[in-house]
Amino acid sequence: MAQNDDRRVAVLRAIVEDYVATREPVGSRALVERHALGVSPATIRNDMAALEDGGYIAQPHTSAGRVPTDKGYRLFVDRLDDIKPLSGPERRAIAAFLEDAVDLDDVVDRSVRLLAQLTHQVAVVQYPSLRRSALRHVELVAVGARHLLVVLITRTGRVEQRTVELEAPLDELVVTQLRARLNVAVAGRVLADLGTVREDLRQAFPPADRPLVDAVLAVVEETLALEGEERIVLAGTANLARGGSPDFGRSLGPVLEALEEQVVLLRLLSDMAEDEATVTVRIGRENQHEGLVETSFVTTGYGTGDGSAVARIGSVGPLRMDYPGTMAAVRAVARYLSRTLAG
Amino acid sequence: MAQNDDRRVAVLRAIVEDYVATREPVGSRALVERHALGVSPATIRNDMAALEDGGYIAQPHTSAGRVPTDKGYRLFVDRLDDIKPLSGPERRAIAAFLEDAVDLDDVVDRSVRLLAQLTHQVAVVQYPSLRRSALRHVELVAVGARHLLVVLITRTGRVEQRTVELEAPLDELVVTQLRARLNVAVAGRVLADLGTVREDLRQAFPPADRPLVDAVLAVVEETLALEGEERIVLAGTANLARGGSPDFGRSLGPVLEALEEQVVLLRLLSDMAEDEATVTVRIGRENQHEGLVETSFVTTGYGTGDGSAVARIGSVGPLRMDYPGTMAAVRAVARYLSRTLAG
DNA sequence: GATTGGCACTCACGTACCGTGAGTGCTACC
DNA sequence: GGTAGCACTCACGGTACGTGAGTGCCAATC
Repeated sequence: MAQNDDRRVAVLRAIVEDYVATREPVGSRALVERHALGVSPATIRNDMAALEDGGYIAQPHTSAGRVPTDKGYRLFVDRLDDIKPLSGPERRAIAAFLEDAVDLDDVVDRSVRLLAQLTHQVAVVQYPSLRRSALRHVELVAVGARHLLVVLITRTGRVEQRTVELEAPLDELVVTQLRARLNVAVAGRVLADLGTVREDLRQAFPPADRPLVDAVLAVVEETLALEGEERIVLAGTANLARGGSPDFGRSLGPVLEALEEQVVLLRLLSDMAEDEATVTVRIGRENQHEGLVETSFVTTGYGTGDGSAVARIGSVGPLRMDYPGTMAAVRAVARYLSRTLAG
Repeated sequence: MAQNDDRRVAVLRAIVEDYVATREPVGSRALVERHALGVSPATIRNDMAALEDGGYIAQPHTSAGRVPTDKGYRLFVDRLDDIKPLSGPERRAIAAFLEDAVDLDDVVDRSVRLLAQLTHQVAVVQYPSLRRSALRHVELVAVGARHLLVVLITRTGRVEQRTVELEAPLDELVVTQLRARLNVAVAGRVLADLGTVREDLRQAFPPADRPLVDAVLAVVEETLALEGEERIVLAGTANLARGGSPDFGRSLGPVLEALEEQVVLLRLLSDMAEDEATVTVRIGRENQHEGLVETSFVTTGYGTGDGSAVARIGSVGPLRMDYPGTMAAVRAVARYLSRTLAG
């Protein structure tokens, strides 16, 4: 029975591979011809019947071959023992392409295009989360007498700015002091740590200046915490409709809609593993979203190399995607992205 | 004959309207039934034959009704005498929605979503061009001993940052001086004006410090001038595939590809009028791009209210789009966007 | 000269109707 | 458990045909 099971998994794998390659339901005969399974079509048919009973494959109609189900793809992915690395030239191309980036926007933009091109699917890159990034610098700029521009710059190179309206006119000296103290206190810290320095910072100023200090601190924390400040960029949506591919017949609309809703993507991304190394795969209904039941989502985290992810990167494609290849590409781009940000 | 021509234009208009509404070739009988043209189908048929000779309409096949050609849509658009304004509630909704934005990214994001929703098409918004925006502030931040972070902030709220690597170690005092002088010299100016202040600024520093001054000025000018720094955001691509609409049969791929190529969009946008008020329409082949021959592009400029556009905003849809409605929506969003940025 | 009613003609579209063949499930046999 | 044989199913592609919307043209009319 165990040997039997092994072969059945092999049959499932063969079915997935052929279906991914040909986009056509695969029959028992074609299977033995294209794979060295060592048994006859009739035997394969029995295995297929068993796989169908188990819900791993299905027939589009009675007299057709079999097609993997969500559950079948799931087993296929779970049984992949290792992700084969990309080839040397590919890796070098990735590294070279990312190295030329001039700033964070450019890094993210290049990464997402690169991943879209490598996978021939839709690529998704989440900007380094503000709340999880360490601050590099806080800049205060007086704009007129009663407005203060607060600019946050993170270690990952993200820049965010906000204007504070003040009740009292600005004293340039206090601003200078506050800027200096704030940077000493805040540099290298992430949002979660800010609470601990807050009181110290307040106490360092005379009571008269505290409203300003409070206002600035409030805006900093608010900006870092703001859910809406999570940003996501996409590339390769054209790949969904590529070459007249009928992967998504008329159902392309819902997919695009889902992808455009950053909220949806964010929820999906945040559902996945938090660490930097694991490549997570969500197949069909596992995405918990109506528009994405005919897609799979392959993601992994990236960061600055210290193990905890600062954001995520991923690829969305049809259920019948090249899982091993996509997983390898996603992992590779994430690694080089991490490296670029850390460097 | 002149009267004849008038009616023919009326017939063309009726054909465009019906075809836009029904997506089906329109015949002579349906035309007289749905529009008060005051003549019989046979007369209409004569007019249609004339319009077809003129290249304004065409028949998909012999026994079908007529469909407008690019040239037909062009005449239709050219004969629109005025753009009807949006309704009061619509305008208030736009204003209210844009007012809540917290920063430039948010303003742009809201504008593009809004326009996509109003037109049920793809919306395109170009970020305020760096080179055409006046600078509000330049910030210099020492990062380690030999790196200087240069942050540019424009009047329109755009923030751009770049790191300069220096040959000599930084002198904090020189940085402070440079920051102060730079801001005095540069505030309120656009790229084109920078050349005029450059020498003055250099001369104000002792020769020893000039390499630093030069490096900073170079990076500022380079950043402002960089073609690649033009940014464009899209929304509503899902609308292209909406409701199983067969507007773009299998040709949706090329359209998405074209829209993803920022270079293509930039060229298109820059081809159009420079002023802030005019609404420009590009129909089909007028877009000069293979992927967009089945689309029309309606754009206008926006700015900070002084008449010269700082960037453009537009909507892309099928040839059979609601031109008057789209033009009104584009113009309205552009106006409120300008107002928001100026305020 | 423009407009109209009449009329023959065209042709996409939908429906119905096979023939074909890939693929299956089942059963008997090794 | 694996295999060979066989009857059965059914999507798919091709052909044939009736239907009707729409046209172009012509002669009659205003």
